[in-house]
Amino acid sequence: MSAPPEKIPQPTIERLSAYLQCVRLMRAQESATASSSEIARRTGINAAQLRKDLSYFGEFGTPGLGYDLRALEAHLSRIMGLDVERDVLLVGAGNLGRALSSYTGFGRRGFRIVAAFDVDEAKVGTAMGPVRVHHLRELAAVNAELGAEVGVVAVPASAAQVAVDALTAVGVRAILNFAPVTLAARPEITVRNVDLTSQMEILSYYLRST
Amino acid sequence: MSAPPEKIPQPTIERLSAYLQCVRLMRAQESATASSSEIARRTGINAAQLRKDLSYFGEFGTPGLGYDLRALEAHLSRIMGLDVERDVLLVGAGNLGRALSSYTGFGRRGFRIVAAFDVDEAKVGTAMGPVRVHHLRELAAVNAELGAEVGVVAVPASAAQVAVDALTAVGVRAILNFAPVTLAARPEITVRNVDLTSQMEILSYYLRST
DNA sequence: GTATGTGAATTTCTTCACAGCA
DNA sequence: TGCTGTGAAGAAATTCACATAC
Repeated sequence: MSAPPEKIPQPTIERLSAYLQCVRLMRAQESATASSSEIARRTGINAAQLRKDLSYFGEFGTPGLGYDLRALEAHLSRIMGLDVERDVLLVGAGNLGRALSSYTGFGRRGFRIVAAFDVDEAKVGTAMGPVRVHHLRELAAVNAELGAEVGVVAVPASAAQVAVDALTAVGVRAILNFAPVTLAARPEITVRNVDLTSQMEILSYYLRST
Repeated sequence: MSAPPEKIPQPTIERLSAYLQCVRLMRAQESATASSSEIARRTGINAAQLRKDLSYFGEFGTPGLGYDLRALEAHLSRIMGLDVERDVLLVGAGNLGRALSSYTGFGRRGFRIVAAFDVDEAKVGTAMGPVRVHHLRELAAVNAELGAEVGVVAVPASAAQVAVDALTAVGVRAILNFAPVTLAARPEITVRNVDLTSQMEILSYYLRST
């Protein structure tokens, strides 16, 4: 019931997050219920796709009526593992790291940045959002206490692999990487890349021929 | 020769950027040549996939030898439209906007932030990275001069649709959106979403069952 | 021998279309 | 009637495997 019964397509997982966002918004707008086609319209995802995606995890709708948004939000949250608070280690105290540490969106979804690290002695000891910056060499000691399993890498490309190795060595199992490099990690580690340059290049492709 | 001859799978476009990144790195490490399997190893993408992706655009390799990295970089750059400098309009002068405006990665790939906008009067007139912050209502006037076609949206979710509408109204054709909402835009507008919360939620899914 | 480029096979994902339920 | 859940069909993407070229 908590582990998915069959194999879930990876694109499905990525869409679940979009559905959840939509459901939260509709709830905030005082809707109690919605059909798959209403959610489809708002997310830009096909209605049959939505129903199939949900069907991998259970039957959450009522034929003739649609989905109860409160229940659907709860189901999606549980499916995504968002019913647990997650502690997050942030590596990199540059501009991006600072922006991330004061980004309230994470906290609102149960991700709490509990410590920050950098190798630049000038940054060590300074405050960053709600946390203090440690030297990266203290990572093991700090996380021995915290036991965080999520890491964010916001360092230059040349330092990213070191950061990943350090994080995985202290038990981190999921990493959000902002550095523009392909990282090596053991297969049981989940790494997601948020590469701004790459995104811009993809936009550029679609502007071609002008 | 510049327009793709047949229909290119969207995943191919996204991978081209990864190949390009890898090629640049190998070139910086003094390699002159590489086989598809070497690039595959480094990017984590299957070698046959790489060859097929490239084959949509031409024949860039030499059987028995591999790819000349200098030539491959040039081809990939041209394919992605990176042989042209692109002016970028940034909407949102909060923490993230500030981090983006001082991010050097964009400039190095030919994306130049040429103006920034916000609706907060307290921010208007301040400096942000290399540019000054204008009020969003000046967008049309400013871009009449600049003619930028790329926009970055770094505003709260509630303001993002307004920002997108304003950008598209002044001729922007490609948008990088950091706000956690699904945006409506005409189909000829390319929108790419970089939703940090969503990325975290997806990581969370893979941490489930622990 | 080595490595490319590619048609064919395979796998994966999406969409259709409808039976069944409220 | 209206809408879900889903097997079947269809489309898309990936991988194989090999003829071809250096």
